[in-house]
Amino acid sequence: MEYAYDVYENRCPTRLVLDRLADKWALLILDRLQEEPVRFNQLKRDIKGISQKVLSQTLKKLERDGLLSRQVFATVPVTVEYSLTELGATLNESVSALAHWAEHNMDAVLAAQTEYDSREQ
Amino acid sequence: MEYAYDVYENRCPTRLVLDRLADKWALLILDRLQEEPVRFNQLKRDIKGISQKVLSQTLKKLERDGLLSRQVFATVPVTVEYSLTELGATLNESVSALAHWAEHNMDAVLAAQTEYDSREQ
DNA sequence: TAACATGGTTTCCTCTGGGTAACCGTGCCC
DNA sequence: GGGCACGGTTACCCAGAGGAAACCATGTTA
Repeated sequence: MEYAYDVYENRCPTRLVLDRLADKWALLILDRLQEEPVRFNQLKRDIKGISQKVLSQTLKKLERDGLLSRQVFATVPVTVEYSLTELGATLNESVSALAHWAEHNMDAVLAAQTEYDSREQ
Repeated sequence: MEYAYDVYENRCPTRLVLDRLADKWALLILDRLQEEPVRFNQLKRDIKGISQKVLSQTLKKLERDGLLSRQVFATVPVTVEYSLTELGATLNESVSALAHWAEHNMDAVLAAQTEYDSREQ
């Protein structure tokens, strides 16, 4: 089957989507939401090192792209829950694999780096 | 099984690897190399819009991490071929899925964006 | 002799991504 | 009244990513 879009093309709109997905913070957010809906400050605590501003921006963009949804509960203080949409869930396996690949292969990567650095001092 | 690394931790070395992988150009390069080894200028032609500098930098980093290897042939002019290592090939499925996801779901994304923008003018 | 191809490196410059930190509104408790 | 928690937004500022373009060596062809 042929698609109308080609991510290898410079001005293809899929490039914009790839740019959004190919982002450390976006991947970690999508990965974290796989298990369950998570609130803003919980995400901020779990994804260590992300700033409030970037978390907020990234969530907004992912929501706009239809990958996750935002639900507000009228508690006090207000509760906001983020969860994957069906569309977002189609990325689950790939996101997990990519996000956690380094955890499983860190030693091989470190060995490769050491070898590379020793080759060309 | 427990791993020594946790990508959710701020200073975990896996964060550096994730940062390398979570990059539009790196994903497109890794995707393109799945079929066959490819030469520098061929990559530059295929991945439309990438600059020579960024292609060169990204290839070097991916080689250093052990994801791809660089082979020089003493032709005239010199031929340089890039190919996936075994380590790099372990990412094949996830890289393809992520890189081409937008091609299969672009219409849903566009619809979500339109709906989002109409909600909060 | 000049142009072309490969596979880069280097310089320059711009622009924006992202960090820090302050601020906001609401409503609870003390 | 003051402080806190939640879920943000906004202003400010700076480093660094990345584009453009020039330069490099080699050797072949025209």
